[in-house]
Amino acid sequence: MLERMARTTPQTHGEILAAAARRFAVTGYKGTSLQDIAREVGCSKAAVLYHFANKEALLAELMAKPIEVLRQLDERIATLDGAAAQRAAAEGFVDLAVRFRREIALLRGEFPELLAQPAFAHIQRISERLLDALAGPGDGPGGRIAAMVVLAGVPEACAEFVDVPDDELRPALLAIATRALAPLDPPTPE
Amino acid sequence: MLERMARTTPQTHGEILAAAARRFAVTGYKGTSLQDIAREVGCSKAAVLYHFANKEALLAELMAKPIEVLRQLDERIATLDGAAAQRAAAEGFVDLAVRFRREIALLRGEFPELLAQPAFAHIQRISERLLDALAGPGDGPGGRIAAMVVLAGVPEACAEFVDVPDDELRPALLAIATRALAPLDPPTPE
DNA sequence: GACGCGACTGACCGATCGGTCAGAGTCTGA
DNA sequence: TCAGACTCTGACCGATCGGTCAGTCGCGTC
Repeated sequence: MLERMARTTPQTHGEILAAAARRFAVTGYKGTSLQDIAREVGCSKAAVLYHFANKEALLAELMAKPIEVLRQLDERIATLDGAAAQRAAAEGFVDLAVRFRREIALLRGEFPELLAQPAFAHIQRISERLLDALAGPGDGPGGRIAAMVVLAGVPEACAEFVDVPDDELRPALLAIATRALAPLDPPTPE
Repeated sequence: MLERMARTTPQTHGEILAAAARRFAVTGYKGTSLQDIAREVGCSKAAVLYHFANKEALLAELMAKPIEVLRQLDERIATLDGAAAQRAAAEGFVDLAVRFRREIALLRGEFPELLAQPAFAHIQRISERLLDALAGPGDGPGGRIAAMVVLAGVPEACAEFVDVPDDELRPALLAIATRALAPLDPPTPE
Protein backbone atom coordinates (compact mmCIF):
# COMPACT_ATOMS: atom_id res chain seq x y z
CA MET A 1 0.00 0.00 0.00
CA LEU A 2 2.66 2.47 1.04
CA GLU A 3 5.03 3.39 -1.78
CA ARG A 4 7.28 5.53 0.39
CA MET A 5 10.89 4.50 0.80
CA ALA A 6 11.59 2.65 3.96
CA ARG A 7 13.13 5.35 6.11
CA THR A 8 14.89 3.16 8.61
CA THR A 9 16.93 6.20 9.57
CA PRO A 10 17.12 6.62 13.32
CA GLN A 11 18.13 10.21 12.63
CA THR A 12 14.42 10.98 12.63
CA HIS A 13 14.92 11.90 16.26
CA GLY A 14 17.15 14.77 15.24
CA GLU A 15 14.88 15.81 12.40
CA ILE A 16 11.94 16.08 14.77
CA LEU A 17 14.04 18.12 17.18
CA ALA A 18 15.08 20.53 14.43
CA ALA A 19 11.55 20.85 13.11
CA ALA A 20 10.23 21.52 16.59
CA ALA A 21 12.83 24.26 17.09
CA ARG A 22 11.79 25.87 13.82
CA ARG A 23 8.09 25.77 14.63
CA PHE A 24 8.50 26.91 18.25
CA ALA A 25 10.49 29.90 17.00
CA VAL A 26 7.62 30.97 14.78
CA THR A 27 4.46 30.10 16.68
CA GLY A 28 5.76 29.56 20.20
CA TYR A 29 5.60 26.44 22.36
CA LYS A 30 1.95 26.50 23.26
CA GLY A 31 1.06 27.72 19.80
CA THR A 32 2.71 24.75 18.12
CA SER A 33 0.90 21.43 18.03
CA LEU A 34 2.47 18.02 17.67
CA GLN A 35 0.58 17.84 14.41
CA ASP A 36 2.43 20.94 13.16
CA ILE A 37 5.78 19.39 14.00
CA ALA A 38 4.86 16.07 12.38
CA ARG A 39 3.75 17.88 9.22
CA GLU A 40 7.06 19.74 9.03
CA VAL A 41 9.03 16.51 9.43
CA GLY A 42 6.80 14.61 7.05
CA CYS A 43 5.75 11.91 9.47
CA SER A 44 2.77 11.16 11.68
CA LYS A 45 2.05 12.73 15.02
CA ALA A 46 2.37 9.26 16.52
CA ALA A 47 5.93 9.07 15.21
CA VAL A 48 6.80 12.24 17.11
CA LEU A 49 5.42 10.67 20.26
CA TYR A 50 7.34 7.50 19.52
CA HIS A 51 10.62 9.40 19.72
CA PHE A 52 9.60 11.69 22.59
CA ALA A 53 7.53 10.75 25.60
CA ASN A 54 5.45 13.89 25.28
CA LYS A 55 5.53 17.48 24.13
CA GLU A 56 7.27 18.69 27.26
CA ALA A 57 10.10 16.20 26.76
CA LEU A 58 10.70 17.73 23.35
CA LEU A 59 11.07 21.17 24.89
CA ALA A 60 13.23 19.83 27.69
CA GLU A 61 15.70 18.28 25.23
CA LEU A 62 15.85 21.52 23.24
CA MET A 63 16.57 23.53 26.36
CA ALA A 64 18.85 21.06 28.12
CA LYS A 65 22.13 22.78 27.25
CA PRO A 66 21.15 26.37 28.09
CA ILE A 67 19.59 25.17 31.33
CA GLU A 68 22.77 23.35 32.27
CA VAL A 69 24.85 26.45 31.59
CA LEU A 70 22.44 28.53 33.65
CA ARG A 71 22.83 26.09 36.51
CA GLN A 72 26.61 26.40 36.30
CA LEU A 73 26.31 30.18 36.37
CA ASP A 74 24.16 29.92 39.46
CA GLU A 75 26.81 27.80 41.19
CA ARG A 76 29.58 30.21 40.27
CA ILE A 77 27.67 33.21 41.57
CA ALA A 78 26.91 31.44 44.83
CA THR A 79 30.62 31.49 45.69
CA LEU A 80 30.79 35.28 45.38
CA ASP A 81 28.99 38.15 47.02
CA GLY A 82 28.38 41.88 46.77
CA ALA A 83 29.84 43.74 43.81
CA ALA A 84 31.83 40.73 42.63
CA ALA A 85 28.68 38.62 42.44
CA GLN A 86 26.92 41.42 40.65
CA ARG A 87 29.59 41.72 37.98
CA ALA A 88 29.83 37.95 37.52
CA ALA A 89 26.05 37.74 37.24
CA ALA A 90 25.88 40.48 34.62
CA GLU A 91 28.71 39.06 32.52
CA GLY A 92 27.55 35.48 32.86
CA PHE A 93 23.96 36.28 32.11
CA VAL A 94 24.77 38.34 29.02
CA ASP A 95 27.10 35.60 27.81
CA LEU A 96 24.43 32.98 28.28
CA ALA A 97 21.72 35.04 26.63
CA VAL A 98 23.85 35.78 23.59
CA ARG A 99 25.13 32.24 23.24
CA PHE A 100 21.72 30.63 23.43
CA ARG A 101 19.66 33.34 21.85
CA ARG A 102 18.20 30.94 19.31
CA GLU A 103 16.84 28.80 22.11
CA ILE A 104 15.59 31.92 23.87
CA ALA A 105 13.84 33.01 20.71
CA LEU A 106 11.87 29.74 20.80
CA LEU A 107 10.16 30.82 23.96
CA ARG A 108 9.55 34.49 23.17
CA GLY A 109 7.56 35.65 26.14
CA GLU A 110 6.42 32.24 27.20
CA PHE A 111 8.87 32.03 30.06
CA PRO A 112 6.41 32.83 32.84
CA GLU A 113 3.96 30.10 31.95
CA LEU A 114 6.61 27.54 31.08
CA LEU A 115 8.58 28.16 34.25
CA ALA A 116 5.38 27.58 36.16
CA GLN A 117 5.49 23.94 35.04
CA PRO A 118 6.90 21.74 37.77
CA ALA A 119 9.56 20.40 35.42
CA PHE A 120 11.18 23.83 35.36
CA ALA A 121 10.57 24.82 38.97
CA HIS A 122 14.27 24.90 39.80
CA ILE A 123 14.86 27.44 37.03
CA GLN A 124 12.52 29.83 38.75
CA ARG A 125 14.56 29.55 41.91
CA ILE A 126 17.76 30.15 39.97
CA SER A 127 16.18 33.21 38.37
CA GLU A 128 15.37 34.62 41.78
CA ARG A 129 18.94 34.18 42.96
CA LEU A 130 20.16 35.73 39.72
CA LEU A 131 17.90 38.71 40.33
CA ASP A 132 19.33 39.11 43.81
CA ALA A 133 22.87 38.99 42.49
CA LEU A 134 22.16 41.50 39.74
CA ALA A 135 20.45 43.83 42.21
CA GLY A 136 23.72 44.04 44.10
CA PRO A 137 24.31 45.05 47.71
CA GLY A 138 22.19 48.22 47.55
CA ASP A 139 19.42 48.73 50.08
CA GLY A 140 16.53 50.44 48.27
CA PRO A 141 14.30 48.75 45.72
CA GLY A 142 16.10 50.60 42.90
CA GLY A 143 18.65 47.84 42.52
CA ARG A 144 16.04 45.13 42.22
CA ILE A 145 14.09 47.16 39.70
CA ALA A 146 17.16 47.68 37.55
CA ALA A 147 17.97 43.99 37.86
CA MET A 148 14.49 43.09 36.67
CA VAL A 149 14.80 45.37 33.65
CA VAL A 150 18.06 43.66 32.73
CA LEU A 151 16.79 40.17 33.46
CA ALA A 152 13.78 40.62 31.19
CA GLY A 153 15.21 43.02 28.62
CA VAL A 154 18.46 41.29 27.72
CA PRO A 155 16.94 37.95 26.62
CA GLU A 156 14.27 39.75 24.65
CA ALA A 157 16.87 41.87 22.89
CA CYS A 158 18.85 38.70 22.12
CA ALA A 159 15.79 37.07 20.61
CA GLU A 160 15.09 40.18 18.58
CA PHE A 161 18.60 40.57 17.22
CA VAL A 162 19.37 36.98 16.30
CA ASP A 163 21.22 38.12 13.20
CA VAL A 164 23.69 40.45 14.92
CA PRO A 165 27.01 38.60 15.32
CA ASP A 166 28.01 37.46 18.79
CA ASP A 167 31.06 39.67 19.17
CA GLU A 168 28.98 42.74 18.43
CA LEU A 169 25.92 41.86 20.48
CA ARG A 170 27.73 40.71 23.60
CA PRO A 171 29.77 43.86 24.38
CA ALA A 172 26.82 46.08 23.53
CA LEU A 173 24.55 44.23 25.92
CA LEU A 174 27.17 44.09 28.64
CA ALA A 175 27.65 47.85 28.40
CA ILE A 176 23.90 48.40 28.58
CA ALA A 177 23.53 46.08 31.55
CA THR A 178 26.37 47.61 33.55
CA ARG A 179 25.03 51.09 32.81
CA ALA A 180 21.53 50.10 33.89
CA LEU A 181 22.87 48.58 37.11
CA ALA A 182 25.24 51.52 37.49
CA PRO A 183 24.55 53.00 40.95
CA LEU A 184 26.66 50.30 42.50
CA ASP A 185 29.79 50.88 40.49
CA PRO A 186 29.76 54.58 39.66
CA PRO A 187 32.78 55.80 37.69
CA THR A 188 33.75 58.19 40.48
CA PRO A 189 33.15 56.45 43.82
CA GLU A 190 35.19 59.13 45.57
CA MET B 1 -36.63 25.14 39.07
CA LEU B 2 -34.10 27.86 39.64
CA GLU B 3 -34.22 29.29 43.15
CA ARG B 4 -31.52 31.90 42.52
CA MET B 5 -32.38 35.53 42.97
CA ALA B 6 -33.20 37.35 39.82
CA ARG B 7 -30.01 39.29 39.20
CA THR B 8 -31.37 41.90 36.86
CA THR B 9 -28.24 43.93 37.51
CA PRO B 10 -26.77 45.26 34.30
CA GLN B 11 -23.55 45.73 36.26
CA THR B 12 -22.77 42.15 35.34
CA HIS B 13 -20.79 43.63 32.48
CA GLY B 14 -18.42 45.22 34.94
CA GLU B 15 -18.24 42.14 37.11
CA ILE B 16 -17.23 40.04 34.13
CA LEU B 17 -14.59 42.59 33.21
CA ALA B 18 -13.15 42.58 36.72
CA ALA B 19 -13.19 38.80 36.91
CA ALA B 20 -11.46 38.53 33.54
CA ALA B 21 -8.76 40.94 34.71
CA ARG B 22 -8.20 38.85 37.81
CA ARG B 23 -7.97 35.58 35.90
CA PHE B 24 -5.80 36.97 33.09
CA ALA B 25 -3.38 38.27 35.70
CA VAL B 26 -2.97 34.78 37.15
CA THR B 27 -3.17 32.41 34.20
CA GLY B 28 -2.66 34.75 31.24
CA TYR B 29 -4.97 35.48 28.34
CA LYS B 30 -4.57 32.25 26.42
CA GLY B 31 -4.44 30.28 29.62
CA THR B 32 -7.79 31.59 30.80
CA SER B 33 -10.96 30.08 29.35
CA LEU B 34 -14.35 31.74 29.17
CA GLN B 35 -15.46 28.97 31.50
CA ASP B 36 -12.93 30.13 34.08
CA ILE B 37 -14.21 33.69 33.91
CA ALA B 38 -17.83 32.59 34.12
CA ARG B 39 -17.05 30.45 37.16
CA GLU B 40 -15.39 33.40 38.89
CA VAL B 41 -18.37 35.64 38.20
CA GLY B 42 -20.86 32.96 39.10
CA CYS B 43 -22.72 32.92 35.80
CA SER B 44 -22.73 30.80 32.70
CA LYS B 45 -20.21 30.99 29.91
CA ALA B 46 -23.06 32.00 27.63
CA ALA B 47 -23.69 35.03 29.86
CA VAL B 48 -20.12 36.15 29.34
CA LEU B 49 -20.63 35.90 25.59
CA TYR B 50 -23.90 37.78 25.91
CA HIS B 51 -22.08 40.79 27.31
CA PHE B 52 -19.01 40.50 25.07
CA ALA B 53 -18.99 39.48 21.43
CA ASN B 54 -16.04 37.16 22.00
CA LYS B 55 -12.98 36.62 24.11
CA GLU B 56 -10.91 39.10 22.15
CA ALA B 57 -13.50 41.85 22.74
CA LEU B 58 -13.06 41.30 26.47
CA LEU B 59 -9.33 41.83 26.19
CA ALA B 60 -9.82 44.84 23.92
CA GLU B 61 -12.07 46.58 26.46
CA LEU B 62 -9.60 45.87 29.24
CA MET B 63 -6.76 47.35 27.20
CA ALA B 64 -8.64 50.23 25.58
CA LYS B 65 -7.31 52.95 27.85
CA PRO B 66 -3.62 51.99 27.84
CA ILE B 67 -3.77 51.55 24.08
CA GLU B 68 -5.28 54.99 23.65
CA VAL B 69 -2.58 56.55 25.80
CA LEU B 70 0.06 54.69 23.83
CA ARG B 71 -1.41 56.08 20.63
CA GLN B 72 -1.23 59.61 22.03
CA LEU B 73 2.39 59.06 22.99
CA ASP B 74 3.12 57.93 19.45
CA GLU B 75 1.57 61.11 18.05
CA ARG B 76 3.53 63.32 20.42
CA ILE B 77 6.82 61.65 19.55
CA ALA B 78 6.11 61.99 15.83
CA THR B 79 6.34 65.78 16.18
CA LEU B 80 9.86 65.56 17.61
CA ASP B 81 13.13 64.09 16.41
CA GLY B 82 16.60 63.17 17.56
CA ALA B 83 17.45 63.59 21.22
CA ALA B 84 14.19 65.37 22.01
CA ALA B 85 12.18 62.46 20.62
CA GLN B 86 14.35 60.05 22.54
CA ARG B 87 13.79 61.82 25.84
CA ALA B 88 10.06 62.17 25.24
CA ALA B 89 9.84 58.50 24.31
CA ALA B 90 11.67 57.37 27.43
CA GLU B 91 9.64 59.57 29.78
CA GLY B 92 6.35 58.83 28.08
CA PHE B 93 6.96 55.12 27.93
CA VAL B 94 7.98 54.84 31.56
CA ASP B 95 4.96 56.91 32.56
CA LEU B 96 2.65 54.70 30.57
CA ALA B 97 4.17 51.48 31.86
CA VAL B 98 3.93 52.59 35.49
CA ARG B 99 0.43 53.95 35.15
CA PHE B 100 -0.99 50.86 33.49
CA ARG B 101 1.16 48.25 35.12
CA ARG B 102 -1.86 46.29 36.29
CA GLU B 103 -3.02 45.96 32.71
CA ILE B 104 0.49 45.06 31.64
CA ALA B 105 0.61 42.38 34.29
CA LEU B 106 -2.40 40.76 32.67
CA LEU B 107 -0.40 39.98 29.60
CA ARG B 108 2.87 38.89 31.21
CA GLY B 109 4.90 37.79 28.25
CA GLU B 110 2.00 37.27 25.91
CA PHE B 111 2.60 40.49 24.01
CA PRO B 112 4.26 38.90 20.98
CA GLU B 113 1.44 36.47 20.24
CA LEU B 114 -1.30 38.93 21.07
CA LEU B 115 0.20 41.69 18.99
CA ALA B 116 0.29 39.24 16.11
CA GLN B 117 -3.52 39.26 16.11
CA PRO B 118 -4.84 41.55 13.39
CA ALA B 119 -6.89 43.51 15.94
CA PHE B 120 -3.65 44.80 17.47
CA ALA B 121 -1.61 45.19 14.32
CA HIS B 122 -1.36 48.96 14.70
CA ILE B 123 0.20 48.53 18.13
CA GLN B 124 3.04 46.62 16.58
CA ARG B 125 3.67 49.52 14.23
CA ILE B 126 3.60 51.95 17.14
CA SER B 127 6.07 49.74 19.01
CA GLU B 128 8.45 49.86 16.09
CA ARG B 129 8.31 53.65 15.95
CA LEU B 130 8.80 53.75 19.71
CA LEU B 131 11.86 51.56 19.35
CA ASP B 132 13.26 53.91 16.74
CA ALA B 133 12.68 56.92 18.96
CA LEU B 134 14.25 55.25 21.97
CA ALA B 135 17.24 54.17 19.88
CA GLY B 136 17.95 57.82 19.18
CA PRO B 137 19.98 59.35 16.37
CA GLY B 138 23.00 57.06 16.80
CA ASP B 139 24.27 55.10 13.81
CA GLY B 140 25.42 51.72 15.12
CA PRO B 141 23.08 48.94 16.30
CA GLY B 142 23.97 49.71 19.92
CA GLY B 143 21.18 52.23 20.23
CA ARG B 144 18.56 49.86 18.94
CA ILE B 145 19.77 47.11 21.24
CA ALA B 146 19.55 49.38 24.26
CA ALA B 147 16.12 50.52 23.14
CA MET B 148 14.98 46.92 22.92
CA VAL B 149 16.23 46.16 26.42
CA VAL B 150 14.26 49.13 27.74
CA LEU B 151 11.19 48.38 25.68
CA ALA B 152 11.00 44.82 26.98
CA GLY B 153 12.49 45.27 30.42
CA VAL B 154 10.50 48.23 31.71
CA PRO B 155 7.03 46.69 31.29
CA GLU B 156 8.20 43.44 32.80
CA ALA B 157 9.63 45.25 35.80
CA CYS B 158 6.35 47.13 36.16
CA ALA B 159 4.41 43.90 36.13
CA GLU B 160 6.79 42.41 38.68
CA PHE B 161 6.68 45.33 41.11
CA VAL B 162 2.96 46.05 41.09
CA ASP B 163 3.08 46.83 44.79
CA VAL B 164 5.75 49.52 44.67
CA PRO B 165 4.06 52.95 44.77
CA ASP B 166 4.01 55.00 41.58
CA ASP B 167 6.16 57.86 42.80
CA GLU B 168 8.89 55.44 43.75
CA LEU B 169 8.75 53.18 40.71
CA ARG B 170 8.55 55.90 38.08
CA PRO B 171 11.75 57.85 38.90
CA ALA B 172 13.67 54.62 39.43
CA LEU B 173 12.66 53.29 36.03
CA LEU B 174 13.30 56.59 34.31
CA ALA B 175 16.79 56.70 35.76
CA ILE B 176 17.46 53.15 34.63
CA ALA B 177 16.13 53.83 31.15
CA THR B 178 18.13 57.00 30.62
CA ARG B 179 21.26 55.28 31.88
CA ALA B 180 20.70 52.33 29.57
CA LEU B 181 20.19 54.64 26.61
CA ALA B 182 23.06 56.82 27.81
CA PRO B 183 25.49 57.06 24.86
CA LEU B 184 23.30 59.68 23.28
CA ASP B 185 23.22 62.08 26.17
CA PRO B 186 26.55 61.65 27.90
CA PRO B 187 27.14 64.01 30.82
CA THR B 188 30.15 65.59 29.03
CA PRO B 189 29.33 65.96 25.33
CA GLU B 190 32.36 68.21 24.84
C1' DG C 1 11.10 -19.61 6.26
C1' DA C 2 9.90 -18.22 10.85
C1' DC C 3 10.73 -14.91 14.25
C1' DG C 4 11.74 -10.78 16.82
C1' DC C 5 12.53 -6.05 16.84
C1' DG C 6 12.82 -1.15 15.90
C1' DA C 7 10.27 2.30 13.42
C1' DC C 8 6.12 3.91 12.20
C1' DT C 9 1.02 4.42 10.95
C1' DG C 10 -4.01 5.46 11.18
C1' DA C 11 -7.74 5.30 13.96
C1' DC C 12 -9.29 6.62 18.00
C1' DC C 13 -9.82 8.66 22.88
C1' DG C 14 -11.39 12.06 26.42
C1' DA C 15 -10.92 16.74 27.42
C1' DT C 16 -11.27 21.39 26.41
C1' DC C 17 -11.67 25.19 23.61
C1' DG C 18 -14.50 29.41 21.65
C1' DG C 19 -18.83 30.10 20.11
C1' DT C 20 -24.12 29.32 18.83
C1' DC C 21 -28.91 28.76 19.70
C1' DA C 22 -33.67 28.26 21.23
C1' DG C 23 -35.97 29.28 24.93
C1' DA C 24 -37.17 30.81 29.73
C1' DG C 25 -37.65 34.24 33.45
C1' DT C 26 -38.21 39.03 34.57
C1' DC C 27 -39.29 43.68 33.98
C1' DT C 28 -41.41 47.75 31.64
C1' DG C 29 -44.51 50.46 29.15
C1' DA C 30 -48.63 50.81 26.35
C1' DT D 1 -53.23 42.35 30.16
C1' DC D 2 -50.13 41.60 26.99
C1' DA D 3 -46.22 42.49 23.73
C1' DG D 4 -41.63 43.05 23.59
C1' DA D 5 -37.08 44.02 25.28
C1' DC D 6 -33.43 42.57 28.33
C1' DT D 7 -30.79 39.13 30.69
C1' DC D 8 -29.38 34.76 31.21
C1' DT D 9 -29.37 29.49 30.89
C1' DG D 10 -28.34 24.61 29.46
C1' DA D 11 -27.58 21.98 25.71
C1' DC D 12 -25.03 21.63 21.98
C1' DC D 13 -21.57 22.36 18.00
C1' DG D 14 -17.23 21.64 15.34
C1' DA D 15 -12.47 22.01 15.92
C1' DT D 16 -8.31 20.99 18.09
C1' DC D 17 -5.51 19.49 21.62
C1' DG D 18 -2.07 15.88 23.76
C1' DG D 19 -1.83 11.25 24.06
C1' DT D 20 -2.87 5.90 23.42
C1' DC D 21 -3.15 1.66 20.98
C1' DA D 22 -3.24 -2.30 17.99
C1' DG D 23 -1.27 -3.44 14.19
C1' DT D 24 1.98 -3.21 10.02
C1' DC D 25 6.22 -2.94 7.52
C1' DG D 26 11.11 -3.84 6.49
C1' DC D 27 15.12 -5.86 8.00
C1' DG D 28 18.59 -8.78 10.26
C1' DT D 29 19.14 -13.28 12.56
C1' DC D 30 18.65 -17.92 13.61
